[in-house]
Amino acid sequence: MDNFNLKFSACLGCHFVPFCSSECNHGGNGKQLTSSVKRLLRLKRKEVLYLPKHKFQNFYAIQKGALKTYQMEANGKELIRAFYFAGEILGYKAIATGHYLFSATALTDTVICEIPYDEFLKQVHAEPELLKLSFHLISKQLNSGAYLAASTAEQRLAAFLIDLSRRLRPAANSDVYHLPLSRQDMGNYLRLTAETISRLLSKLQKARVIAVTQKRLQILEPEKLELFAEGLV
Amino acid sequence: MDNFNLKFSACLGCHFVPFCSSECNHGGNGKQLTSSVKRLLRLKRKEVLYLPKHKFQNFYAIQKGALKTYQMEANGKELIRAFYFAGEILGYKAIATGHYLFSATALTDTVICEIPYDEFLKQVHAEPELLKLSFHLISKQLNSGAYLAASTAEQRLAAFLIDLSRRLRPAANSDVYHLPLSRQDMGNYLRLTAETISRLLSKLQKARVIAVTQKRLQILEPEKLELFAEGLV
DNA sequence: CGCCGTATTGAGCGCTCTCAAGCTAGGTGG
DNA sequence: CCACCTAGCTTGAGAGCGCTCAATACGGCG
Repeated sequence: MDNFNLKFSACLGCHFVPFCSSECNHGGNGKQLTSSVKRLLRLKRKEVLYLPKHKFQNFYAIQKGALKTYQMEANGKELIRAFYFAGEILGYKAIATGHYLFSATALTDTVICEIPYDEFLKQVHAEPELLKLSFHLISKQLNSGAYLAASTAEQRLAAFLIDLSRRLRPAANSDVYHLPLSRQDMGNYLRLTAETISRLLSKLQKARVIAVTQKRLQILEPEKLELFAEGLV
Repeated sequence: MDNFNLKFSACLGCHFVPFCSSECNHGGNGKQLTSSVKRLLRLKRKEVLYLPKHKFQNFYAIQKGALKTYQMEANGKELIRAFYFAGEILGYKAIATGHYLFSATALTDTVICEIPYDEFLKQVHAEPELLKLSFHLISKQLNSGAYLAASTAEQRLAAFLIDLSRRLRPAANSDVYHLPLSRQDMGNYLRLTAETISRLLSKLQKARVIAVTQKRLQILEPEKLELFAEGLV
């Protein structure tokens, strides 16, 4: 946030850009925050953004990095409810309940714009164009993670990898993705064990559909991966 | 809809009531529809409300009856995405995509209020109080069906029965619910087979937690059912 | 270089599915 | 009124996918 270029590139692709005032979109010295973004937060890996039952007051737009929201099940296992990557927005679920439902922690070092819900409402009210857009954004979240209902582990994992490839930016000039999450995290999201994830990744690799080592992912044959996701293999 | 009393009782508990004009809330002869409800639809069991790819233009508020939304998987199996009962609203998911995603068909004879999205937007724009409320309603849908992520069949079914008991009205002066859906429907929603549903219902009945015969359901011990839902039994 | 968290791979078990055989309830026609 | 019919429900036996438990390999970081 120290110069315009940095700020501008950070905002590129952010769903929340239309709600930010013009200096974010079109220029300015970038030293002051926009009208709806009141604060900038920096989280280190594993740091907590909010905890369940915390009072809902803000949306959070991710400028850089990644977070997970999760809850603990009665058996002590972690159930991951969602991942959030650069450009995406947390907090919609908390509107209805008035408090956050899950824990949110950073998967990597992360930079976050804090947007007070009150400010958001004011903006939407002032700019009728933003009304349709905001319904659009919340509606989009209703359709996320639809593939979690797929019946086999292989289908869910394949669909998850496709989802990741659409939401993460590949490393510069390549089709290589850096995974900001562990096998255990994938399993806790897809309701599988880390062992099953590992086995299936190996299987997809042997089938030459992906190439994967630790945190490095390359999708060699997107169409075939799609077939795996639909259970047609 | 032929007299005021009928109309009023039909609207009782409907999430959409604040968006209807005063004659629905407070009286009037009831012969004319409210400002946002443009049309009333009557569907017989198994009739279709909309199909996937149909252009999104309306929300639908259920006055009486029940619907399911579902899609066909590549293997030919029906995957039910949601059930909708009296007072609930369909269509939020289609805002983002511009068309409906799934098929919607009636589980029983059903009466539905059709609400053009344009009218809805006009109302929200005219009445700032409705802005917060509408975010609230959509947000609530984000939290529905959270229990589908539960790991065992027993947990998912127990949680589903609790969900049903909160969304269906029991028969007059009783704690008996009439289930508007088949075992197969439950299975297609919970990602289980009808056989597994049947076995688990029998098991819960033997444990004296519920009493169930065909379409008649009685929850004898809600607290115990909650324990099953959390996997603590 | 050694340490420790993470990932991989293997063997055996259990939950849920598949396939199959009765059973029940509600509707139809004689 | 009852025999029949059919769709939905129940119950059983066996199979397979993903889990548990366990051993080993890898890799980042001090």
